[in-house]
Amino acid sequence: MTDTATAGRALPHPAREQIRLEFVLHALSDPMRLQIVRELAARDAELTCSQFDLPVTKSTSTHHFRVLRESGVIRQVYRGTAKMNGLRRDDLDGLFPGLLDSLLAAADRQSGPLRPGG
Amino acid sequence: MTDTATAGRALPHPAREQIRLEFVLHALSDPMRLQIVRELAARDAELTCSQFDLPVTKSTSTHHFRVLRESGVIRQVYRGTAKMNGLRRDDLDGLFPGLLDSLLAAADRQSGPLRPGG
DNA sequence: GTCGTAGTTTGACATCTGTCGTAGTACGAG
DNA sequence: CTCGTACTACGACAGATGTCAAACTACGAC
Repeated sequence: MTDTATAGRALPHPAREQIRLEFVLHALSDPMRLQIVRELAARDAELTCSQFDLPVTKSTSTHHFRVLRESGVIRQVYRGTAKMNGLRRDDLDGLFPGLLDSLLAAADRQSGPLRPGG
Repeated sequence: MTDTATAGRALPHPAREQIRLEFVLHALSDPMRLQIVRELAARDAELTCSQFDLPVTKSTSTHHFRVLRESGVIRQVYRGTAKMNGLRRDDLDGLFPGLLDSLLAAADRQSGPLRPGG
């Protein structure tokens, strides 16, 4: 019975000014994490962890989502029993204009656009 | 006495089509390597390994230059006793339009532009 | 041939990373 | 309160990574 009524448990995120380019690049250099980010960008919505079907166990997923959050690429918020994941597009675009878009375009060129069906 | 008269020893490079986004991002996610690439881009010229003054030993430098070459970010050619390093700008721009520029701009924002003196 | 300069290779080492399995915590429904 | 769902935490482990030191190779100058 805390006062975290709206947010549930809180998760540590770097502030916009704390986001480091190297960490972002490192986060995005893993195929699993790049795929997560691509889906998030393609759907342009907050998704729960379980809406991604990654070929790894749940604990590994948790690990990857944490790396993305701690590097400042995604924002995670608890909503009930689910955990919503959203791309920090405003922060990334503000810090590194054009970077995210060319990154996503590069990934599309390399691996083909994401299936539209989701 | 080989027929490698013009090139000296040959070094393996990935062809343009073999360059993988993930490897490029991984290569650029190390501060030492990002600095190398930034200098190469700022000078817009081929530089020998020893023209960079990195705070690591020669063997570590060799390692970083190799990672950059094998990921397709730089091209290395022997010239006499020196080894010239050049950014593969054409290949990167062809594969991932805009990516290199936003990456370099992002690095400039984060760490300040490179000293013009070189 | 001898020397010096430039860069490589090898081996070692501590740390980091991606992965798993199992056990655990938090919340909503009943 | 009990149960199921969603995600976390911990411990383990193999493999990658960044670093160094020491010995080595390649080339140009003399």
